[in-house]
Amino acid sequence: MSTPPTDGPDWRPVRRVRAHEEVLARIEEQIAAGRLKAGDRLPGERQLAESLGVSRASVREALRVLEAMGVLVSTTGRGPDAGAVLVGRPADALADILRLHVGLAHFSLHDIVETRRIVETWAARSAAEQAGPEHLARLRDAVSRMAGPGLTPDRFNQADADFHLALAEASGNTVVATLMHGLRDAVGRHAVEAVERLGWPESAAILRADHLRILAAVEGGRPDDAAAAVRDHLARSYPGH
Amino acid sequence: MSTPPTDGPDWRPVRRVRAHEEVLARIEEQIAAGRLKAGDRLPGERQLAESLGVSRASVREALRVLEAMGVLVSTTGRGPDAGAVLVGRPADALADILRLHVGLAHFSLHDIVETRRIVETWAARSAAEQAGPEHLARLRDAVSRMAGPGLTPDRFNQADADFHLALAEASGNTVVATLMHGLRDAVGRHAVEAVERLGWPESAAILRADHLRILAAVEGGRPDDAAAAVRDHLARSYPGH
DNA sequence: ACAGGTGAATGGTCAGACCATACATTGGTC
DNA sequence: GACCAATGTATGGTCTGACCATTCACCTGT
Repeated sequence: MSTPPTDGPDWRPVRRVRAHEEVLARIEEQIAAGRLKAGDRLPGERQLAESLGVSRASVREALRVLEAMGVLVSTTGRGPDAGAVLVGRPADALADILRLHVGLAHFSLHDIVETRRIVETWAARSAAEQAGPEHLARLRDAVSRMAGPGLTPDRFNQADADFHLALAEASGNTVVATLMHGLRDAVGRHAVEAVERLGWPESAAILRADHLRILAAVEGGRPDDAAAAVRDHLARSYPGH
Repeated sequence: MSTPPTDGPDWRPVRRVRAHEEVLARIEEQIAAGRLKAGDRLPGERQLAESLGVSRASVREALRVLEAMGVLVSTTGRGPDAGAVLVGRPADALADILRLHVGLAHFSLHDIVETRRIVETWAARSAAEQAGPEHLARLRDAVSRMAGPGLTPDRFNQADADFHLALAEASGNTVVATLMHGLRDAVGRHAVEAVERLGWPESAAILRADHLRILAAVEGGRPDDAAAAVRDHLARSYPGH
């Protein structure tokens, strides 16, 4: 942490630290030290500002950052549940980052889809090895909602999202599940395009068959088949990627 | 987008939209429409506030969020380069999210390491198939810096980070490279622990041999060997995970 | 042509006020 | 005593206006 010894003066430019960054650092300290955990409430904005010696505006900027990262949620009003409460909801934050950088052309759709293939084939493999009954039930439910009367492209897309999310969670790895969620959300609108490209409602039957194949492999405990089924499904959903 | 027809009144609770969220939405609109891209400057905070009909404080909260997501950087002063400029730097943002949620115990170290193994074995495989001369040079340079006089645990750790980042970038997938970067940063301090656990300076020789093996497989264009070498290396670096 | 001074535009910060929300408290009514 | 309405209060949400620090553009005098 200290400046290394040198021959002469070492005029490193003073790294300007803004007030809200200090606030962020203090809060992260508390989290890293275990003094703040999910479910805990932060002091009120006014009290926090006074305690840290900064203005309420600076505190609020820090809280907005934490909120954007899925670390806290703020609610108005009074009572034990009001105020800023720490949570663990990184999925939306991840999706936001991916989506924004796709928009800025820093991430290509190709790379997003490829990453999803890497992560999701592993998830399918892991799910086939260890999925529990409740995960299998969720997968079956999602597939069942991909057919029947009253099916619309929107409902189909929702069922598809639920299926892939359930598959990721069945892998038993929270980080993988969160990444999967974010990766799919970031290209969410393209999933609708895939359905339209294949034609409605024929596409529903085709894609549902894909999901049935994945489900069967997971239920049967066949990791290689599950991985292959996911790979084929993604290739069909995003041709050219 | 419109409310679906129902039998009676559908009193959906009004989703309160805060001012800074509106600002975020407007800016993302411009990005998604291609009217804003990396390198472009945003209007000044005061002008933006007036244009959108909100206060400067609300604009600033939105800008802090975008900054936390690696989408823009703000600089003071005057001139063409001053103000808020759009960039594409998602790596730090990703690392921040992962680190914070590890601290909140929502992500386990085990899952982080496992995810890194999934992504990095793929990266090694891909790098072995298509790494260019400049990527190979970076890998060789990083390995060379893992030996020699004046080597400290800190310098070794830096060379290790450079090696893994170069490997990820050699895979040709920007999303994978960014994820790798974030995953490694999130568990950065644990990398130092690994070196200390194995004992210094013996650990440097052991881990350098791992990197040499990865490098040789990549240079030789042997994807399976490269993947296996990475898997073994991570198993040695994070035993028990 | 050059050097220096000055102004202006930018973000960074703060103080104070007011509003909206939702619970806590109080007091009255049955 | 139990219930319910009115009031109080702590919370976040927003705005206004001011001032500072930094950096460059411009002007001015040599």
